[in-house]
Amino acid sequence: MEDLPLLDSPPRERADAARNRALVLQAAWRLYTSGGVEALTTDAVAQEAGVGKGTVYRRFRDKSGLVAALLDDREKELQLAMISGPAPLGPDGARTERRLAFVRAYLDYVEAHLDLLVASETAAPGARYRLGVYQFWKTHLTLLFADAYDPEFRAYTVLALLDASLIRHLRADGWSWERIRAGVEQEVRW
Amino acid sequence: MEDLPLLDSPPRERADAARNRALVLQAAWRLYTSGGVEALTTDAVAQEAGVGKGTVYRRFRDKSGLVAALLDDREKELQLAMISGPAPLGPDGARTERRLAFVRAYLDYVEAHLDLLVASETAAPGARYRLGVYQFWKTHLTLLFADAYDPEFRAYTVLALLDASLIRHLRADGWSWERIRAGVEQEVRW
DNA sequence: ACAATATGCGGACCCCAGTCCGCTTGTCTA
DNA sequence: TAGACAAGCGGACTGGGGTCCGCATATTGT
Repeated sequence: MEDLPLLDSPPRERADAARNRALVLQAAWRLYTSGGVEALTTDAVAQEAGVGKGTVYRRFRDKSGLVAALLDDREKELQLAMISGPAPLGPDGARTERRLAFVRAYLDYVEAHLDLLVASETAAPGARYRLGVYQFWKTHLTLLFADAYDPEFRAYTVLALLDASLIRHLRADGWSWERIRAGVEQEVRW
Repeated sequence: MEDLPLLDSPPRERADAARNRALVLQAAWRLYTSGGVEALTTDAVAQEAGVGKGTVYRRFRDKSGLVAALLDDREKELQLAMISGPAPLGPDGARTERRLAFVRAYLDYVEAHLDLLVASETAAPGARYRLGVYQFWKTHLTLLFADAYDPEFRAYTVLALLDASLIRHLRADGWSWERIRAGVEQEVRW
């Protein structure tokens, strides 16, 4: 008989590994705040952190993973608010209200971190869909569209509108945040 | 007084330039049919065409331009059908019908050329929106949504759903073309 | 025919993401 | 405390997109 743990938690990270993860994140953040996304090359991050490039990749898999990690804290707040926060975002609200609250909150988040989001979504082709957080939003939107014809497809529709590249394009094209917001809300209403 | 032509047509392409454009396109097509998108590196294309790499870039601006040029003929057919073809796609149809006909036709097109479309849309960040053809579809969809609250935004919504990367992700996730089709049609109905 | 000039050409070069692999070091067990 | 071994480490290396610039040639006016 095999010896399968029912839930095998991933083996704890070694101490040096954890230290390096922190070093890399701090270095990346420093580079980003001083030079913008332009400055966020993997070589530069590794050098600034004083570690080898391989270490960066071992800890964060690829560049989108690294950038996503930079955004993680902020994103966690939003996720938490949705799972267990107060209405209208949290689980006590009505579905339509929760959908509206979600897109508003998410657009605020996009507004605050547009360039990092673009970087994390376009680092590799299809990177966006691989991000764990994408699954999270998809699942929750699917639930909030439970009444629709194909709830999962509706979830994808909304996420497609919240794509950072698209929004950056609209912004560059002169669209106001208000107009974008109104459009997305429309999609989610009813 | 300046000597301004009212509409300055772009100066005609030099003979050698035109020849090279054709050589490059043929070479690219050959590589693609024999080795798939994998084989479409700009170095390989240049070598196969017997021209320098600079020439490829001069003629097609960047890789997404080159790939878009490969798709151009097929895309032109669709465009033509929309501008001057018979109903339901052509200008004589009712708007809702035309929208439905458009998304059906476009999805057929995507189905036939998914990998090339992904390549052309993801070659550079934001490449998709820069493609001339994107403007074309956006303009026409905007007209077909003339009754909506923000027609242009609706156009963007539909195009976001027709994004090749998204569709490839759905396909890889096990979605049938039927299901995708139904979802997009729903978005366009009414 | 012949300059004069703009357009085009080639390919060496740069940058950056991501891989590979021989060496090091933390951790676990006895 | 020591030995065994997985995990981690660094940085040279690869592959591909895109740029640059000195040289070549098609085109146009005389």
